[in-house]
Amino acid sequence: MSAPDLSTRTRYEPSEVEPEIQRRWLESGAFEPGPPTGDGQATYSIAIPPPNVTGVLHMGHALNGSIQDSLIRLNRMRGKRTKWILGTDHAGIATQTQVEKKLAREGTSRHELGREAFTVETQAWRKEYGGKIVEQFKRIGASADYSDERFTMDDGYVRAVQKVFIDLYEQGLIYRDHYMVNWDPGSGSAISDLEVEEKEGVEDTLFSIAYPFADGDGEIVVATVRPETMFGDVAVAVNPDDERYADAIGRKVVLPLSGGKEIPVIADDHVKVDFGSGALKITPGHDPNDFEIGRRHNLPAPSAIGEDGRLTALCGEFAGQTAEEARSTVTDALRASGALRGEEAYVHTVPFSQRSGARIEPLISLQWFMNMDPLAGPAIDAVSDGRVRIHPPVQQRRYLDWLGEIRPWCVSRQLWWGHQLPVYYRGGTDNPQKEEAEETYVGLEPPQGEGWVRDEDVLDTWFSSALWPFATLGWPEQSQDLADFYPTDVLSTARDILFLWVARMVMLGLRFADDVPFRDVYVHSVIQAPDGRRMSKSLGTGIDPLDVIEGGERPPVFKQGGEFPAYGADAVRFGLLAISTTQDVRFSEDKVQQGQQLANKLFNATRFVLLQLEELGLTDEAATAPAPRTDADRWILSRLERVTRATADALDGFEFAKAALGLYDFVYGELCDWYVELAKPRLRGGTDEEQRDLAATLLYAIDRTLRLAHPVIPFVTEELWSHLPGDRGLLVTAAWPAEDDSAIDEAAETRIDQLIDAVTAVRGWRERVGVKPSAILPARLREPLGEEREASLQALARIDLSAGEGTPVATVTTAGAVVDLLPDENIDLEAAEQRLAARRGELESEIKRVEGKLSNAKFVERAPVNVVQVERDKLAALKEQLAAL
RNA sequence: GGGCCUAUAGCUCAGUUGGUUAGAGCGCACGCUUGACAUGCGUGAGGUCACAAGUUCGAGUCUUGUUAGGCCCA
Repeated sequence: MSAPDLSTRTRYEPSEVEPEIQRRWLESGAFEPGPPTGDGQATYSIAIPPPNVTGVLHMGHALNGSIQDSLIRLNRMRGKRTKWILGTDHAGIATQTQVEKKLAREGTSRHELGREAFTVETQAWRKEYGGKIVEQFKRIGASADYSDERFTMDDGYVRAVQKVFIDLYEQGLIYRDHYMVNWDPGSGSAISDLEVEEKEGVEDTLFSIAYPFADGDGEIVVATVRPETMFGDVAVAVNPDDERYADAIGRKVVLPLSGGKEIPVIADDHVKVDFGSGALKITPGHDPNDFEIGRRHNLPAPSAIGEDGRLTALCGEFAGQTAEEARSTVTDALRASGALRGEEAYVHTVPFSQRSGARIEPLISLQWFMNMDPLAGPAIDAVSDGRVRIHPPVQQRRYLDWLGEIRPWCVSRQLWWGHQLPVYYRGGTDNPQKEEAEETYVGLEPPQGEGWVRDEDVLDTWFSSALWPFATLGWPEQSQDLADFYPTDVLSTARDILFLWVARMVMLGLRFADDVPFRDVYVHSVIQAPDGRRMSKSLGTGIDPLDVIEGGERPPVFKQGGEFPAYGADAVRFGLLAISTTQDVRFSEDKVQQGQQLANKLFNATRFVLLQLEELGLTDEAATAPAPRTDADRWILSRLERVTRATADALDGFEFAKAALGLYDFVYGELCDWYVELAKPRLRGGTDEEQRDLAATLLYAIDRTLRLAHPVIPFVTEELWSHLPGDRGLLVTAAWPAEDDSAIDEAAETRIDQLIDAVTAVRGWRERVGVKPSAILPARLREPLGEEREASLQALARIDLSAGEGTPVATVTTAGAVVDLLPDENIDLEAAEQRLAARRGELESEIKRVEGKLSNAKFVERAPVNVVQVERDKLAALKEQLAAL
């Protein structure tokens, strides 16, 4: 066992501890829900957003893993039967692209291998690399159920996907149609609207082309950035209010280079009068807007460019050229014929594929679609009536807005890696993939009879992901897991997949699993690079969480170079949760460092308490029950009770930064700076019994603090827990403290707060007046504070209250105490006098301000009584303090 | 083009329904071999809460406008 010896070590080294702790957790089975206890034990479940099987852990995963794990650990400690469903997504395009790259390096291609061999190759690739991200989740301490890992192409999962497809087809919600799709030439597949990214500021050339009237009288000039699509033109459109073209409407123009093809001039509101010449060529086969206009005017939608990216037979001599080649050959030909009237630089917005990065080619294509309208209503209701709560509220509005204007979803993809459609065709065409067949069969098993051909396409990966919360639990079987863990409690995810994934899970969960897939959706922040840019490998702004945990090289986005210290998983978890507040947050190494320091602080505080126990001979059987004897004891117990509630409330309310920073503030600002310091003098004096009781209370405070901090920083707390006396088992399955109203002691809180104020004020005075820190100053209290607080004040403010007589040289006043400092050689009288004058000034100006407020008749008249009373009390206190000086 | 978000200390950010002298971490300054911890301790400096107008007894907080930055949708 590599556990560090607490008596000699003074620093906490996460790298020495974390792997061993991880091993203990996994061996203990603590992450597994175990069988049902049958006594009505509550359950708690989260389905992880399945990471891409080709992926490696990035900051978003690390943040989301930390968020989910803190919730899972809290609820496990609450005694719930807890399951964090873990697994990966087959990631159709991404995985296929990776494997194709590998094949290309080997000098072959998927087409050379054929579909079957390619699938075998991809499965092998997945086996080799697919487990990586799961191991990385273990490294950050994610307490998921690793014994029951899922994959979106497991046998059972495939059945679930096919059943949903077939049922939706039979219900008429899934259908095949010719429609304009976003063709991604990079992946050779259609993609959905949501996978398209509009890029602003793309530089193109705007060409002006003259289309002569068929009757030979004049011409119309149209502007286009895509002259190569002109063979697919079916009309020229002008705005009906545009007087310049009033005469042209209804006439015909001749399409240049087309051998005299004539097309009509039509009027449509969509055309902008002030864009270009005000006349627009209409190409329904290659532009979404033109497609809509074409539909309105019952125009055909011929394809000038095919799915192979080359010009079709429609284009005469240009047929067979790629779109890019054709752009220059066509413009050359237009120039030669005199039809080209102008070229100008043009900056506009252009769609690109998020998958391959290629420029989208809008094409008319025969694809499978899902009609979302009947599914959207129930999904809107579920959120509107609160069955699903989306946090923060702004994300709820985005969800509702999007569902309110939903469009059909193109679900077929021209890939080989994924869920192949359970669709079969027969008759009527040689190429059922591209043309309607006579017969279509949709079903789990291939149809009987000869001549059936299966559709080659696969489903959009998000189609299978939408079933994640119930397909992972065994659906369509009515499994025990499904009964126990569906609906899941929380879904935590990034906002960019709110539509892509969350909305679709709600729709399909309601339709197929008879309930919402989760009660709460938490949409976490996006982590940006420290300079505010997005984290991206290509920009050099990406930060690998494992580098921060284990001490890798700092990427160039950090001003400071060199390597990260090995901060450890706890520090990274803390740092990520601590910044997880507003919408976009910058990665902060400072906050990670704060987490590291918190771990070290806990290590040393525990070490201190254990060393005290050892000195007192309480190593084997120290009481875990607290034995409060003093206000300080009752104060820390009261504070622990409040912090316990605050931490649980913050985590339950998805306020992770509040939870993390609240723990830090408590451990530093209360437990260590004050309680331990107040305890020290008592450990050196007092009776054996008093010392034992104090040690028990200290131990209790540590015990409880470790429990509270465990969901956020599990490794260091588990490690320290193992050093506490007695047989406590693992902290991961220890109980979260039950609420105890009797621990709240407001009187003790007030008395200790006053003591802290007095100590701080005396220290401040000493520093300002330049008294040596080591000097113990003679002093006197105007009013006694009681034995306990007087002893503490003497020790922590380094004063001696027994010194007796003399005229004070200075007075330190706070709300709860007035301390007269007596003459001493260590006090510089002049400095003391200056400080006194400065303090008088401060009090006087504050009194003036409050008096001004109170002399305002309207304030006294209209403000609530209690607010006025607060001001009056304040004024009285200030006057008292001034008088004491 | 439509919608949303953000602007608070040198930096990164908190600041619940309007009500103490606007906070924290880091950084900075000064000091401390304090019997757990220098990954520590103590003390301090530092803010016209982007700008302008308005509502109110009272505005960082509410309203409107302006400026700057960002995001989403078309």
